[in-house]
Amino acid sequence: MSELVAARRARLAALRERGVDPFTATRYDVTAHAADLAAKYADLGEQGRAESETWSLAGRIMAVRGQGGVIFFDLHDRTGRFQLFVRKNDAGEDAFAIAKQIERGDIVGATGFVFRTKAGDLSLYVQSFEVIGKSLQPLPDKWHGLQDKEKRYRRRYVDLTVNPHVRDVMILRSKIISEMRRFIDAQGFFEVETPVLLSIAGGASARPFLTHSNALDIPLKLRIATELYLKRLIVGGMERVYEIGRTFRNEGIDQTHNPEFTMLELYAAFWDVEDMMRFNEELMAHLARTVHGSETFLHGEEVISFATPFRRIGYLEAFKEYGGLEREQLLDPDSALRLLRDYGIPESPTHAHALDKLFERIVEPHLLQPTFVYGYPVVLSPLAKRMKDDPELTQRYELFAAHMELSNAFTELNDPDDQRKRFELQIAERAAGDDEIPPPDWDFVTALEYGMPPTAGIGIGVDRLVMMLTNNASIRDVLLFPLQRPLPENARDEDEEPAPTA
RNA sequence: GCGCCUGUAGCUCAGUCGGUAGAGCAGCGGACUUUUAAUCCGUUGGUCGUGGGUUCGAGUCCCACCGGGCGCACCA
Repeated sequence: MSELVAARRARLAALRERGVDPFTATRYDVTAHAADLAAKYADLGEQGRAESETWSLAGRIMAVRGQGGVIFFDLHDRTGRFQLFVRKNDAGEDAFAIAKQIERGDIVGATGFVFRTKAGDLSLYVQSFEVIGKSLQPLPDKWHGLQDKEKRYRRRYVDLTVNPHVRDVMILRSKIISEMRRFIDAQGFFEVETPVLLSIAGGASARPFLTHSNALDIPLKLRIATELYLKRLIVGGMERVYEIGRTFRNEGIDQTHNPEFTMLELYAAFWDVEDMMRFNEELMAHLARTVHGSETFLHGEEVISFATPFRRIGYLEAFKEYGGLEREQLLDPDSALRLLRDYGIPESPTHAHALDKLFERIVEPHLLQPTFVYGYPVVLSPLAKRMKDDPELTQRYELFAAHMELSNAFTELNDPDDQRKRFELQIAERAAGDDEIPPPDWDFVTALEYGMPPTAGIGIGVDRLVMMLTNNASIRDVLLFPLQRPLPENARDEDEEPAPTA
């Protein structure tokens, strides 16, 4: 045990000797928070004392400044910081001796009245206090906080304690998601939950995580999208459904990818992709206003404007504008594969893959302000309805901003025969080496055979949207617990080595 | 998976040419009855990520491995 932990345990023992056990405390009757008191007494005059009203605060002690017969504490609660003032002459010998044992990190509840100190700081003149939790681990530096990224992610509880900015981002995330729900619910959507454990993980192209059911003795996969199940609900007549849920893709980890991430998928019967565009831009503008009070905000060095309407550009038109490429060069598979060589991009196993790579290289760098790119080729869009006047393209768009894909939406394919054909085409692509393409979900085709109304659907990467709105460059900084490789002492699989029981 | 960077006290960081490990904060002891990065005096604390190698001698040089970050590849 480290010396610092030993010192803290000694303080715990000292408290217990004085009849105070921080770990037996259960509840504390909190009547005020730091920010509330700061606002309420903002006008309190120089050295003023509001003795007629008493308040109870609780939180973690983040700084201790002892000065002989008085002690100042910085108490942090979820709203911010408030200073506590304890004076020996008022508290009495016994209570003051207990107060002297309180150290940085301890959890304290305090009751008293608000006054302004000589230095002008609002403080709580403590009339009584309780030590209701004890920190046995030393906290990081009070000035520099915790900088080490690895420790910040592995011990997020410490990061949250000492780096207030992290908590602010996570609170904003929470706010963004609840606003999202409010906005959607107001339009009559039902929030639903579809399975995470599946035999066929479809609805997107990605390698799934594999697991196993003991009860059924079958292999299972974690979902890579919620799409096919939400559309089954549209078939079932629910008309407007959405799910905000965790999705799992067994692929690379980098600044915009975590193996588990949160996606909003939403489906509306009787809408088409145009309706969805309007819904999408209104939602984005609403969230920007909620977070920033404005539709314009800073992302990195760039000013982004979520003011509606967003720019719209055709998929083929974008290639023409930014790369001078013609329709035939892209839609002909052999020609698209040749283009890869022209741009020095590694070979692709499929036409679809090649188009994605080309788009990423030629068009994406130009998409700073929010832009709907619509009319994706059907080879890229196995679940989208074709355009009426141009069956090689689909009624599908993706929304980009700050060079990131923020959403993907289309008028849903509801022709079961066409869907079957596209699945069959995917079988061929899978065989050709694109192992991210899932095997077909034939029951989904059966569902379409029962009849699905014309429907539009959308998927929004919630983490990326939060990154955008909170000006974070890394997905890890908007996730509370981003995936980290376990440390060696935790890496052992419990199933392999059952711990001996006493 | 590949490349670059990185790992030194609880935290934030120094550590020169290879010569036997340092600061600030935290901690500990003391002073101080309005401080707020409190101050002042004194002081403890280190398998230098792990394992090898080179060397009279390695935090420092070399190799391998383990974390982490960034870039590339893959993907949303």
